[in-house]
Amino acid sequence: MTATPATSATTAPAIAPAALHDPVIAWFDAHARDLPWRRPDTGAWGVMVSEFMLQQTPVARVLPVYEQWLARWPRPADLAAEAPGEAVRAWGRLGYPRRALRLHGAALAITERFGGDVPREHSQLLALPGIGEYTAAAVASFAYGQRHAVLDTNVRRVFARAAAGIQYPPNATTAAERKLARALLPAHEPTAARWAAASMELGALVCTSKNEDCARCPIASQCAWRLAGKPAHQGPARRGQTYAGTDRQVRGKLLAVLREAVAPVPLAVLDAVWEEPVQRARALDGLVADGLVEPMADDLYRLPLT
DNA sequence: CAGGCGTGGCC
DNA sequence: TGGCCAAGCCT
Repeated sequence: MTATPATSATTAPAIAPAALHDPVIAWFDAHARDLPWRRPDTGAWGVMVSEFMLQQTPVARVLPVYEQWLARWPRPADLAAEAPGEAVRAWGRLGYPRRALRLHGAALAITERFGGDVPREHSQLLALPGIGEYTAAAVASFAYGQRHAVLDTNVRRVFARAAAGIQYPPNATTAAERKLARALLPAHEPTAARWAAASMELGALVCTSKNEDCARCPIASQCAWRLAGKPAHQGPARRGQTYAGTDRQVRGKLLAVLREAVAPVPLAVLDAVWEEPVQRARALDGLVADGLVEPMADDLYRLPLT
């Protein structure tokens, strides 16, 4: 099954799963990064915090914030006892600050509904704010050693190439990808958990989006995409991200001021971050609507106390 | 379900 | 230089 079209992902895997597991896991044993959330003394809370921070954010930027976060809030109940605005402030410049709010909300729910312990069930994790299909599987697998298909952008890219023979996965996760991921999952629970971490790391370090390093890939000899001559991406253009001049940029500037402030900020100070008044007002309203900013009397604003 | 949502480093 | 990219989630 070389030079396979994208639809081939719906069929049985081209490769015997077992022929993939051993080399990828062996490669992981030799080359896995020593990341703090992978250390044996890391509890489920640490894993969960790392997963929130790593959503759309590179490891290098997460590391220092992660360490400070866990030192300050070593258990979910510690974070739950804080004002949500403190989570937003401690989030710093990681980006997508709604994640901080959702992590705080998740800590609150864990404290109230699960006695302060991160739940083990995928369905219970999925019900927490900020946790979707990927993060629920990741926490269940990495923190609790369970057998779940962990489909992040790295794994999806590895599977697209190795099994489907295409350069990039579809824009949105498809049923075919889930089916393939389940078919490739080792039956043995601890092996499945190891495989999840290993296949993700392979995508992060070797089978990267650009400049993939097939010479260091443990399954290069089996990779459908490489065997097909690495054909260029055919399908619809991949979703890009605009930023300059968008509301997002304005929101970022407004929130940066509020994060640094130790006292409520006058509207006049916020007005200074962006020239255009209509967009500026829309951005501020959006932050308030999202619960990231709390309006007070006398045109004063602050990070949310509740 | 396509689009909104931050930030900074890299080639 | 600037578009692309980085362990997604939510509506």
